[in-house]
Amino acid sequence: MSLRDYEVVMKSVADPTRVRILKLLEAGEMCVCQVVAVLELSQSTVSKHLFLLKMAGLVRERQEKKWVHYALAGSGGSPYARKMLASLKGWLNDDPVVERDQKRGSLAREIGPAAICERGMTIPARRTAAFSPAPRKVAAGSK
Amino acid sequence: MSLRDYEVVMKSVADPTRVRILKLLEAGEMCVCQVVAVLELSQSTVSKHLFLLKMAGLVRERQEKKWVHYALAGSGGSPYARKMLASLKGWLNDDPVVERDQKRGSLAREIGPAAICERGMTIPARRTAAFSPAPRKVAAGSK
DNA sequence: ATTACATATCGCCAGTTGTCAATTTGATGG
DNA sequence: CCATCAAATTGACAACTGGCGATATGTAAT
Repeated sequence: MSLRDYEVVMKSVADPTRVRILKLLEAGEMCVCQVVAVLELSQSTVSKHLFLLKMAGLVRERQEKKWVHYALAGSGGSPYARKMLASLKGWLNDDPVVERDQKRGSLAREIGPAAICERGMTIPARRTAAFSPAPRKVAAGSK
Repeated sequence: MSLRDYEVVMKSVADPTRVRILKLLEAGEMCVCQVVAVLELSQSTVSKHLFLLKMAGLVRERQEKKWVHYALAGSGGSPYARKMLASLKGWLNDDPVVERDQKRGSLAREIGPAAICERGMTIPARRTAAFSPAPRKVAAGSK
């Protein structure tokens, strides 16, 4: 538990984008495409952030079918990671950006990974009757 | 207490040099020249770090005579600052760099600001009989 | 096998950060 | 008022960081 370990964890949680991800994951695990859809950042950017969070011991990954799901690290990681995750749970809950993310996050959970990927990693702007089933690919036929 | 406030505090405590300063100050306040002597970094570098720590609400300053003394912020600052200072007290106490700094720190306290500034913001390498009184400027008279 | 597709990795660019040397600022004491 | 000296500020520069588009990787279904 040297200064170096400490630094890795603290640098990880000091970045706003990564905090947004961690706050998103507080409500439960999420696949990469869902995170991309919620944050509206490029897939490569999100992937890199998730990698750093994993290195810092702040999240763990789990593969299921085509999707990789990320979740907050439980009891495994370093003391620094554990402590920061615990602190974060009580922090930033009234921040506008975090609130928006969390709303979009629960929407993303309802929709599920499959539908989100079909939509090109996006989320419908408004919660529709039963969220439009995607921009569609062959057009349900104006026939 | 937005994401921005959080970021300022966390970025401050994420830098190794600034943590070293905070760990130094755990033993009590210190003047700038003492911190420079202990860390062996340029005066401008230390000054900038102290400025950032002050902005983040992690330290407070106090002027006394020619010297400016810095100390850990008490109950004043943001919740983030308070929490991190508290956490830090229990962290990194067995890190080699931090241990070295703290040893040199207590030596710097014994010597005091005046003597350290006379020595060009340095600390004697070894604890001598009564630490050599500085390279001297006019020699206390060999007369 | 081949294809499709979700995720990871790579290469690049712009913006930020940490460091130092040099200079300015501002308080102390003659 | 002037000289001294601790600390703050400025300017320059290299290193690091976060973002993106393009491409590689690897898994699942055909």
